[in-house]
Amino acid sequence: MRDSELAEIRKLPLFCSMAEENFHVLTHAAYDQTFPAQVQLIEEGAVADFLHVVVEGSVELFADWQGRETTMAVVPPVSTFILAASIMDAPYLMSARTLGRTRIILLPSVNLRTMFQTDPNFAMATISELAASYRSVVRHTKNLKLRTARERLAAYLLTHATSGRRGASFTLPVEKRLLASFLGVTPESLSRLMKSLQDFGVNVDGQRITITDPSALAKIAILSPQMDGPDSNGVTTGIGLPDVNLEPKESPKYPIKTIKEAKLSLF
Amino acid sequence: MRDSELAEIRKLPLFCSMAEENFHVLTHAAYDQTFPAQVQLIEEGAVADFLHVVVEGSVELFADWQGRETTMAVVPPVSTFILAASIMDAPYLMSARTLGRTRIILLPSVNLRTMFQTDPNFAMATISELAASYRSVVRHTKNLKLRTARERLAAYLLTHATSGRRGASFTLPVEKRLLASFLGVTPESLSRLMKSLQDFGVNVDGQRITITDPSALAKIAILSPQMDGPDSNGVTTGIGLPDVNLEPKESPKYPIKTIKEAKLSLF
DNA sequence: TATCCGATTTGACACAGATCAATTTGTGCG
DNA sequence: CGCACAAATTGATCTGTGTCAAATCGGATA
Repeated sequence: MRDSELAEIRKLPLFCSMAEENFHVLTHAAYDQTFPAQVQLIEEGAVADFLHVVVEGSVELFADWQGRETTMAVVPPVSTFILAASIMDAPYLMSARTLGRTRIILLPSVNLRTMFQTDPNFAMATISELAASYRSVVRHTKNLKLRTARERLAAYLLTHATSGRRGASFTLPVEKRLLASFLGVTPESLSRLMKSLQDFGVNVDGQRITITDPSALAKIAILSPQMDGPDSNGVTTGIGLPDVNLEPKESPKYPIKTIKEAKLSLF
Repeated sequence: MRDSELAEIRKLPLFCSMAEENFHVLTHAAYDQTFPAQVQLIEEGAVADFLHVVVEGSVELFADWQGRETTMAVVPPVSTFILAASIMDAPYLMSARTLGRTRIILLPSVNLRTMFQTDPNFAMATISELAASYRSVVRHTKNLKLRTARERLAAYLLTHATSGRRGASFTLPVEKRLLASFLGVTPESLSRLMKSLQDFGVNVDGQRITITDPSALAKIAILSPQMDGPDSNGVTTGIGLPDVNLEPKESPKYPIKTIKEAKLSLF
């Protein structure tokens, strides 16, 4: 394993506060593997022998039942996934597959569990991570139960458009079919919903989304800190999709109201 | 606070492994309050100053947005709720109200957080509790995304009918409107769904449910350990409803196939 | 550059569940 | 014992979203 990667992992909230020596113990027993695209890393139901860390590429967490399948999250680098299963030495609740060429560090679960006893800081970091993950899923569940599909899409676009500091144009971090599945709709529906939001200040050009009128969108997707986050602390490991790529166009095609203005009225 | 209650709380997975002295520290600063029915204990968005423990009665956790409301869980005695928010000193993501006369113990969050540093066993118990809670919500989310309303109801009935040791008759642990909301449907829909399951070996008489043909029901709601649990460990604090009251009738009105037989083919 | 294959879009249609309104049932309380 | 009110049911109707099928679009490869 390269030092540069170790350094990246070390910076994660889960590991940054633990003793250097303990970090070495943990990573010494680790495996480093690179996979091509569309490789299934984890089969739901299998026992969680490893905590996974994505260092390059990204991983889709999904679940299936009776031939149906749904995307639960997309994990970007550098972050961990399936922490809860590793800790409990329990079967995975979700399957995982690579999206594109992906590099994964595997930390044996058994080392993890002994480390709680050894390093109080690590235990504390784990608690924070799990609490944040839990809250993230609760938010997602509220989203699914309280909002219609269109409202979920509007909320998604609005939160991500405003997650960066300025600029109303960004590219979706994942394919639309994944976004659709994450939001709990079919790709066909997502396509139609996108179109229906054009009347509310959303311009779609392939993967590129431009929010021309955030305040119009905010009327559909009234954001709430309890549903749309973020949590004060910066843990990102919960259920969700990677942050969008904020790339304000040099010369915007469409009239753009300031995001700042819209942001003020969001919550 | 009465000793008998303290003893009950002490038995909870979260507290049973910590040092006696530390448990005293934690509970010494605690408040003990009794509320009538339908009192809102927690307003979503408020800061989580206390960890709550239900010792008598029960509490509904719910969320609302734009005039819509949904039941997230019903917490039976004796168990804790909103652990994650307390730990993170973050705003509650869910509101809470009493169902019937309810007695609550309030443990100051700040004591909780210092206790992690002091008592490694308590830190470890917290980790387990959070991991289990996380997995519980993930299951619920899968349930919502992968199953239709009818399948969710069938799965619910089947899981709870078989959670006890034998007997296919039980009373619902909560009002039907709460069950409906938890399952993500309107009360009207739940009523119709119940009726539609009569053709599949479900008999409804008010709060009393009798499963006359588990195998027929199992064809609709194919259970999966990754969605319907339970987790190997016995933590129950996650998102869900209280266990049903299993009360086999003395002389069953309806022909009942053995549950044992059905159980074998469930997973 | 031409080709191929999956992602996306579009259209027609079906259906699960919601909504609204009206009873009926059940239940706690005076 | 019976009133009062909420829970539950039933019916009629509406609508959001899924399904199926058929184009397009777009990006990777030869």
